[in-house]
Amino acid sequence: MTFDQPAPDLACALIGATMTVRGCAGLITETEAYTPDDPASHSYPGRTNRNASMFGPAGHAYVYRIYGLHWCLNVVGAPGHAVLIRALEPIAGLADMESRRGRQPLTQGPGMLAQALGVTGADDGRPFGPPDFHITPGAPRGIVTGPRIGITRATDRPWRFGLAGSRFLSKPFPAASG
DNA sequence: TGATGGATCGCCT
DNA sequence: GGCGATCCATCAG
Repeated sequence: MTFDQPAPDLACALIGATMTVRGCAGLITETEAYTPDDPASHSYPGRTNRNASMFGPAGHAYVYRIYGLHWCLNVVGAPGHAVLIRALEPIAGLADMESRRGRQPLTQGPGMLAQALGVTGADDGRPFGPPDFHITPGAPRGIVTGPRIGITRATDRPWRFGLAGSRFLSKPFPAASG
């Protein structure tokens, strides 16, 4: 998998890939793209201490805290580009995920999946690579697109990507296209 | 030095 | 369908 590419391209490529984190694995079903010239992106104001990982090597993790209580996991692409992992279809380590989450659903939302996988700020900047923290490409899949969720800027950019027909999405897509 | 917003989730009605 | 929880990097002065 080539990580060093613009976020929208990487976000598309990650749909259908398998993510493994310390024994827990899932099929990536939903992503969002964030670029340096995107007002909704953390990299938009330039490099800071908080978003340093977004400007680091491709194929590393960018993990940040949102609303003071949830963690969100991103995959870094080209410098200043990142892809938010929003949902997974659980494949392995279900018992671990359930014990960490304590409720259903397990991985249908960025905060949920970070909790289920045990991802925290301690994983910020960690490189993806086998065996404990890695991503393996999947077969090409049908992809749907739509506007991103929960942002207040640049809401017109159709940079939310989903696995067509998947039941494991944080929210339905407005229309099946793309 | 102090105020504020945010790529969310879970509980309430 | 609506709102409270909870923290720190950023921005203004």
